[in-house]
Order: sequence, then structure tokens, then C-alpha cells
Amino acid sequence: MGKFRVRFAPSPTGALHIGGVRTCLYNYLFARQNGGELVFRIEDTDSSRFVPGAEEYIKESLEWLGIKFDEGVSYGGNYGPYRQSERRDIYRKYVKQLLDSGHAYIAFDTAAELEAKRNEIKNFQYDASTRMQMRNSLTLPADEVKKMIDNGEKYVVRALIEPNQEIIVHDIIRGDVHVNSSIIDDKVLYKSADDLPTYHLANIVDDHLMEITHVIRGEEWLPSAPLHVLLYQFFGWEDTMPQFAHLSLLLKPDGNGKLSKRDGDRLGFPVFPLEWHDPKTSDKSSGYRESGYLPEAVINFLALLGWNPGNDQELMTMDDLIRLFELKKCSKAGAKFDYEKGKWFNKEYIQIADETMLAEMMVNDAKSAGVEADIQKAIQVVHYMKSRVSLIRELWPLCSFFWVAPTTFNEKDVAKRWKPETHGMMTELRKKAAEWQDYSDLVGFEAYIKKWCAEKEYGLGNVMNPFRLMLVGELKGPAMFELTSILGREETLRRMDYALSQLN
RNA sequence: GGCCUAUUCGUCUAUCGGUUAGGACGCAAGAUUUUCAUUCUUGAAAGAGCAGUUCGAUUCUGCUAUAGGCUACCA
Repeated sequence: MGKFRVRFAPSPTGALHIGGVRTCLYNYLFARQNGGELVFRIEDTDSSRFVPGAEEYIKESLEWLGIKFDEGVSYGGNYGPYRQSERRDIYRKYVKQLLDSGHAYIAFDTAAELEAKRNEIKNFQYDASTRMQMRNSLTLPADEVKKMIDNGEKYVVRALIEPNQEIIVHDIIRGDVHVNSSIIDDKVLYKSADDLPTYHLANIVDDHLMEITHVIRGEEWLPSAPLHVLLYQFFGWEDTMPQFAHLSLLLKPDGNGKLSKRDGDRLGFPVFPLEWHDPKTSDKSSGYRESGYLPEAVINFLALLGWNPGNDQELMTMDDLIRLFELKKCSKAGAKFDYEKGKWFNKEYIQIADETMLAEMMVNDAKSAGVEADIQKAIQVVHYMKSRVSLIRELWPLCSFFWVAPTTFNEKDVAKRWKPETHGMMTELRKKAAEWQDYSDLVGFEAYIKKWCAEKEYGLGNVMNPFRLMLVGELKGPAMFELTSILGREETLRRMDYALSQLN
């Protein structure tokens, strides 16, 4: 038995949807676990839907997420080219083979003719029951067919499907799916107009030639899987036909239907890994990276949407996933996309993330807000504040007061904590704070202030809350002396002076 | 309309015919905290419906309902 080989084969028609990311992830996990190979193939057989930049976007997204390909477009390999638009010669050969063996035929029906037929016959299907009424190589004399082709008349090649055959698709996740061939129409396999095959033909030929052993793809492909099985038979490739695994779909968090870009816009969460600027519509869609997610969190969250290791373990690294993943354990039902849970995963990963990296990202956000935040201080701030955020992007808004001194004071908090006697107490506290020199010794400073409170018989709450109010402008932030240790002596005193001048 | 697939707490899910149906997110309450968070504890919360098979069905079968997918010279 040879190596397992799987592929991820997107169409470059736009940003990579989060569901596509999951499909790719599962392929990756499967390949890694079995010491197999993951191939990156571009399925650009529909020239009209091509979007420039999409291919690069897909690559960059998967790189950010830590999903690596072994071969394929821009990775090289011995089975190339890996872009279907560059494989025309190959497909032509196999189209001819199908035509010669009588498993396919040429059809000249125009779009208008097909449309007319659809109006004429209810539930029209181009198949055994109707093909003899159409303009194709089955109904036209051979010399006329040849003449039409020579004249450059546009045609398509259709699969010739025998009716009333039972086709069984063996699916790793779903078991055997039985389908009667009568419900499959004579699918178009090739269009002379752009000299390109359709998905179905290209897919089978490429998977065979690239020696793919397992096709792991979305459930939307299940209905065409019987056709694919038939094509393997037509070519005589049953023996090496890959095993199928059709993954359930990712659904909208609310209501029904599969998750779409619009849901993200509507509900306020990203459906794409990276921010995407559509060159055609010039629409901008948010991405997980730009929204403040860690790739590890996105991977972990996505992996568990439709699969689980069979126990209660939820936090898993990529290595864990590679070790534990099982196609057979993938759930058959679609999974609603729960954005809140995704945020929880991210929060967990922020807690174990490198603090310097988090600080650098926060410093970047500060810069965008027009504040030059120094990295050393930022690292300290992150250390104390990271447990409070779910997204990296929440860090700066939450922590900006470490750099930007308050100019106003929250009215409610003042009303609650700034009593008539407070100004006098805070003036005294200002003196004690000035006496203390080493603010980095937060334990010593805290003891010093508390001792003073005890001597004066001041309630801690009556001191600490106004103190915080003076430094932050409201009642929030880390522990009081963590706060002063980061602010430092000079800044602490300065903020106290300002507050004392504003509050009375 | 036709075909295919699915159906356990609000959500993601565990359960290899016998369980007080477990966990996580979210939610609620309590504790902790000089603030806000964090953290901890506790709680509410589920087998779509109806038949059948069986000593016994969440688990197997059928029907119904509901949901999703597909039904293009798109993938």
C-alpha cells in the first residue's frame, strides 16, 4: 500500500471561506497523521469566475494558520502542473478517450435551446429519456457532426449515463450511499468554448493522475459523488479510486442555511481567515487575523466544529489534533457556527501566548491611535491585563489609560467614591506617595500605604477607590499597586496632582 | 417538484441496547477581590413525533415532521 495522498483544491473565486479552511485542516491532519502528502491544487476551470489575488490569498491564509502543503501550486512536485487551466492537453486526451469508448458524446444545444426545452418539459433533465430529442452526436449523422466541429461550432461533451443502474458511494463518514443512475443527468464534462473541462472531469482525471487516495471534501459534493464513481468506471480506474469522506457543512449561527459572508457582516464576526478586499466589488471583509485572533485558536475551534476526540478534551495543539484526528468520528450533521465559543478559545490561547508578541500587537494598535507606546511597559501591561480580553485587539482600548492620563473623571464613580472628606485624605496620600521611592517594589509600597491607612484608621475602600479614580479616571484596571508599579512614581504623582486640581 | 443527507441541553458535542444521559461555550446565582475583570463553586437546560424489533431503546428499523445540500456549458 502506497502513501496516503490527499488534496485541497479550491477555486480562486474569492476569499477562502472558513468552511473551506476546515476542509483543508482535516485534509492536513489526515495527511500528517498517516505520514502522507497534502497537495494544493487550483481548480480554475471556470474562467468567468476567476478573481485575481484569490490564489495568493488562500495560500497566505493557510500559511498564517500553520497548514503546510507538501506539493502543489507554488510548492512544486512531480505531478504538476497543479493549476487546472494549465492542464488542457491532459484533459483533451481523456475527453477523447471517453468519446472513443462511447461513454461520452458531443452536444451542440445552445443555451437558448436548453432553456426552451426546460420550459417545454417540466423537470427537464438531459439524460437517457431526452437525449435523443436533442442536437448531439447521437442524433446527428457523423459527417455532419464532423462538419459542425470543423466549422468551429461550439459544443460540449456530455457523459452518457446508463439509466437504472445502482451506484454505491462508499463514504468513510456516512457509510454506503445508494443512488439510482436515472437521477443523474448527462453532465457536461468539457466545453469547447474555452477548451476546458468542467469540475467533474478535471477532478477525476487529476485525482487519478496525482494518485490521490482519499477525497475529503464538503457535503455539497455528495450528490455528484455517484457521477464521479461512474467516471472512474468509465476510465477503468476503479481499482485505484480514492476513498470518499464528505464533511458536514458549517451553518449560520442563527436561523437556517449554510454560513455565508453575509452572516458575518450581519452578526459582526469574520468568516474569512484574513481581511479580504474584493477587487471586483471593492468590498472589504474582516478576517480573523485582523480581528485579533491567534491562529492556534482558530485551528482548535474549527477542528472541533464537526469532530471531537471522543472525550472531554477541548484545548488541543496542532500536534494533538494530528495525533487524535479520525475521519470516522466526524459528525454527520451540520454544525452551527458559534462565534462566542470561538472567542472563548481565543481567550484561552491569549493566556498562554508569548507576552512580547501580544505587547507588540498592542503597541501597533496604539500607534494607529496616535500613541507611541514603549514595548517594555507594554509587556508589563499585557502581563497584568491579558486575562481580561478575548481578542488581541481588545487590549489597547482596555489598556490605553496606562499611557493616556485621564482628563475627565467618570461621574458615576466620582459620585459613589469621592466623598466630602476624600480630597483631604487624597492630599495626605499624595504626600505619602511622594515619600516612597521604589515603585517597582509593589509589595513594599502596598505595605507602606496600608500601614498608613491603619494608623489613620482610614477604611481601605475609602482610600483605594479614590486613589484608583485619580489614576485611571474610573473604577477599573488591575490591582492598585500593579497599576502604580507600571505607571511609576513620577506619572503617579502627576496624575494625583491633576486629579486633586479637578476634584474637590 | 425530484434526489441525497441529517436530527441529544440555546450552541458544539459524549454515549460501541441497560447511565442519576457526561463535558464545554453561553446564561443565572454564590464565593473571592480595595475597582473592573480573572478565578472558584453551584444551578437551570436535551434524546423531534409516532409506530415497530427487544426483557429493555437516545442507541436498531419504518413512517411523519423539520432542517440542510444538490438539481448549470459554477465549483
